[in-house]
Amino acid sequence: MTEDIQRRPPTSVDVARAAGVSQATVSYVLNDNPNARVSEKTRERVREAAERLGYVPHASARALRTGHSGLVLLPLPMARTGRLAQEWLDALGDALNDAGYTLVYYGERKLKGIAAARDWAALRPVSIIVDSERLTKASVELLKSSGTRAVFGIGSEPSPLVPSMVLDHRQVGELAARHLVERGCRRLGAIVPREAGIDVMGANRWRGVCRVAPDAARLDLAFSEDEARELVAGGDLPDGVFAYNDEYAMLLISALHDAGLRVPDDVAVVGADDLPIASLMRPRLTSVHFDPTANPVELVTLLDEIVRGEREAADGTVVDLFAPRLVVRDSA
Amino acid sequence: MTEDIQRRPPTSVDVARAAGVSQATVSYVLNDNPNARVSEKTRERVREAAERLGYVPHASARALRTGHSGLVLLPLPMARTGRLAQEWLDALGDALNDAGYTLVYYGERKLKGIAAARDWAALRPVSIIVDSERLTKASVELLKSSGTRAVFGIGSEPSPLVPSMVLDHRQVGELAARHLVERGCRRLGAIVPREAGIDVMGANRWRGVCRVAPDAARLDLAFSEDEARELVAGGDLPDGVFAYNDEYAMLLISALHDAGLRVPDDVAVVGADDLPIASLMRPRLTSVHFDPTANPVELVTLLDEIVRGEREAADGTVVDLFAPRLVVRDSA
DNA sequence: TTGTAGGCGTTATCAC
DNA sequence: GTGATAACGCCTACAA
Repeated sequence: MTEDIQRRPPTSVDVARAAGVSQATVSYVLNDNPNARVSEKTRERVREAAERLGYVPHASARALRTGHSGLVLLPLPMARTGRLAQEWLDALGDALNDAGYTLVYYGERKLKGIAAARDWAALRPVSIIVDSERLTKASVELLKSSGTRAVFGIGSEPSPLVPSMVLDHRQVGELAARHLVERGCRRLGAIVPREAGIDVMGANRWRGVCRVAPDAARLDLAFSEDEARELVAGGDLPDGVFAYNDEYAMLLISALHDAGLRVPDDVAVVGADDLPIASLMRPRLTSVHFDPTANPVELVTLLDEIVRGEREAADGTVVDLFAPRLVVRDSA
Repeated sequence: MTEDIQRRPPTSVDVARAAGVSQATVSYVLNDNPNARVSEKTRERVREAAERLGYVPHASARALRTGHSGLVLLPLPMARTGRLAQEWLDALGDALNDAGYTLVYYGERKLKGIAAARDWAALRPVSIIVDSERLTKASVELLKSSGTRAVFGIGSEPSPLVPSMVLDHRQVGELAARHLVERGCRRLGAIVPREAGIDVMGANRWRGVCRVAPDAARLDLAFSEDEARELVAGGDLPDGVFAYNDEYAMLLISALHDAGLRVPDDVAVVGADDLPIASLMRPRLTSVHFDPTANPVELVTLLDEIVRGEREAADGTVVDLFAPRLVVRDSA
């Protein structure tokens, strides 16, 4: 009869019963609440019972009661982020962990606009880091009014709505261009990929090149060997090309080789992103590199201060993710 | 005095007050509960009030009340998963969404063993998909007893503890080897990377090669040009090499070129993973390719059945993620 | 057709 | 030192 074993997860009440104490005492002990004085003997009994029953506190119940979940939501599809970005996100997760938060990567892709914001807000995250483009005035308002303390945008442009983490791709182009100029190039060009999704970054990197060489050629290119061949065959190439990233750099170099041109003697090429694979090119590929490990702490501090209300982040606040960590890895 | 505006997120009670109905009615309307007949006029009033107040239901409260969160937890660090795996995970997330679940990528990396399991269990996920190696008997028990209905392992070996999704890397090696044999190679070899983390996969791919060519050479190699050069200089290379993946394939081909050997005439090379970049190699790289888009539905169905209790998944159940979707993309 | 009330698992404020 | 008890926001019989 009473053989009907407990199939539902054990609760703190179960632990209390098993330890012969009240449920409040269980909470005190397990949370090391300093306000309550509990004898060491009782503590031991409670801990033992919890262990034995396999008790795990219910995060939802706790969030409901305390009013905060410690969740930092990151609604990005996984595949869209490159390798360096992922390493950076992992580092961010660790840093947030250390500060008592939990980074949760929420990959939903279907919902748009305000519906997406509702979906995120349902989780009552304490903070959210999201593509600046997915944020509207209405969705930010919804998030804030539903308890999200720190809404961050992330993207290549600062958001007018919220503080944002900016990957200013012009800096990448600028650095590459300066390198090419130092190497003696006279006419610069930059490849701008035609692929949707990265075309904007490409245009920004090109603009960065223009800051150094105002008359730099804009070389629009799809990731195809045919187009690359055409580009090269068209002649009149600059003698220094920033190829957007390492993959396009290899595409271009490959087409240059096929056309009998020499790299870097005829055309110098600089890539970006520093794929491990890039070190295999002959001649070696020069690449703009981003060190992903160092930044998160700074961002976590900012986030933490905003969440605690110690700081009222102005909407225009910008955390530059690139500036401190961009270097050219030379082929030399 | 009453100017003190509501700073806490609006609740369904607030909506009820604003709409002049009871809180139950709000719940009925917003959830389209068919058991309750509510007049269209009331529905409209409720919806309008919810909209106006920016009401968003509280996921934790709902989970607490209903007893399930619909969360499927995926505790993997982002950077460890390759591009194809990510696309697959995104597709999985979409498929789960369609089935009413929510895939949540939970990147914590510090906790080990049972402590990690406690961390996961606190979220009361309905299912969890996790590296088979991170699961112990105790942690599986803890998860199950805390309400996780479907615990899945994922890895290159089936887990004895739980149903698992297996990426049987021997199949990759086997396919590559068969291709090399068909191309006329007589002596086969397989590169096994020395890097921790992928060495196991490498060994499995090599074993797959051995299933086709029992005397296949095992070529241990770190990802460095020096080692690759040594390997080639050592001579006595097989005339068909499965290079583990495309990056190693490029490393090897590069070293072969430097040594004056011809690919594929002297040594045929097959890579794997089909990086977009691999299509740029001269000569083109042959690669074992995995189509990531097709599998999730099947897995979601299985998960759903287990969750609903319609199916009692035996611990040994294995979902082979590779078999149906592995092809050789030829250089021809 | 709508409202009342109880409880999900916690934490925190009180009495004892 | 410890134990009742009242919320937190939501869902859902059941009552009106």
